[in-house]
Amino acid sequence: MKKMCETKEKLLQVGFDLIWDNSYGSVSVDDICKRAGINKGSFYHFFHSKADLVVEAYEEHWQEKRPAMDRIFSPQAPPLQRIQNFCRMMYAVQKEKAEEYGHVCGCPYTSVGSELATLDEKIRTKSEHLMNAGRKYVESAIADAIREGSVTVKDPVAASVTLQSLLCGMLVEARVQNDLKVLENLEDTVMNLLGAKAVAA
Amino acid sequence: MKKMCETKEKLLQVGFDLIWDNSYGSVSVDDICKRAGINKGSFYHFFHSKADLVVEAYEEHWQEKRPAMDRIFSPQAPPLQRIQNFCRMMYAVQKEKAEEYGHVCGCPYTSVGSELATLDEKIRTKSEHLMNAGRKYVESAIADAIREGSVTVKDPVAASVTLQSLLCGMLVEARVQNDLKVLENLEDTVMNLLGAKAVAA
DNA sequence: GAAAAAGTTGACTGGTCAGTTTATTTGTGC
DNA sequence: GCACAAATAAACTGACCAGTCAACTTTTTC
Repeated sequence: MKKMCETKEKLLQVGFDLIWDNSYGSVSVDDICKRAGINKGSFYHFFHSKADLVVEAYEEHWQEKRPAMDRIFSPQAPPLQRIQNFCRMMYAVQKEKAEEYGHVCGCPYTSVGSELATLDEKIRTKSEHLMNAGRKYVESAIADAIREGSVTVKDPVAASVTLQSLLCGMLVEARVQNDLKVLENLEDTVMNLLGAKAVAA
Repeated sequence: MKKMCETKEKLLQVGFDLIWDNSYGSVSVDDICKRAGINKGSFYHFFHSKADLVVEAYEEHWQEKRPAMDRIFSPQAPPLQRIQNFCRMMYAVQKEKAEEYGHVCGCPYTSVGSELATLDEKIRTKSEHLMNAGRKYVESAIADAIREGSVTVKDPVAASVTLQSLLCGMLVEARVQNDLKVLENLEDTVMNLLGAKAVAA
């Protein structure tokens, strides 16, 4: 017998990846179980439903990502550099996934969030919260940038909301066009939006 | 017997609306036929597949929208006013749909494009083209705005691409948050992005 | 007005879907 | 080493899926 919860972990990870690469509707519970090498009975031992797996998988994915976010957005670094590094990380993640799966995958929360926004309230809410959780980092970096005067933008909340929408939109466009080029001048676009005065390379 | 092609029109319209409100994966051919009051055999008389219906429905939807776009983006109007009216139209459409369906629906091309980008190349390509077709209007208005000096932005192509991503992202966010408030200061956000100097109300 | 074309019908297929069930195996606490 | 709960297995259910088919009706064409 496998170590306890190893099965659950596997299901969460396989489910997340499969749905990110494809879509919620096109990935069946059987697909997930098959790829994970686990029986369907076990799936329903750990999760009440397919939707529940997704909610848990998203929470898990975010928790795993948080340390990297904390590092990038550490107040130790100059605020614009935090944002710059965040952009670079985003691009690197997309590039890696695109090479792994053969498509540009975009933002996992956004894709499934948009697909199920009108169909599953639990998933909609989860997407909404996770998207907002990411925005907080950006908001704080912008606030610091405003205080040090390295940015012409005035309101950190408004600016982070707009930035969030822009990033989200660029990721969707990259997925639909299946082209990483869309994301190539992510940094410049973002710095432009903020009215950034100068960034160290 | 109904007038020729009335059946096809109905299927296109019902299919478009149902999928816009829900998702491609969650709407079955049976659902579409049932709602349209048409037999499944007729569906497959007019369309090779469910995916083909979507491609045709999108093209049709776009063709129907073009006259309104041509009017809004008529070179008759000052360039920034064109963009302003475009923003207002977008908001009005979202509001109307939200009241009709009880959810914020977002951009139909984007939602399905993102859902099927990695699964159906015909739909992916169609979404990509329609999204770009809309961008052309904005690009031309920005170019005019630059020439008359009412905007600080320099490159009309780059600016319209960014604007497109921003709008697309805001629509996705509005859908995921199921809240029209996200779109309430659409105009200001857009004008800010362009560095607009002044707009007549 | 007949023949051909276009449109319509509803039953049908074979496969897949999310989720269930029952029995068995394994780890844990004592 | 035993009792009990957690985990696993695999067959199963009934609904639903996209798509097919052959018979039928209406419209168009000549």
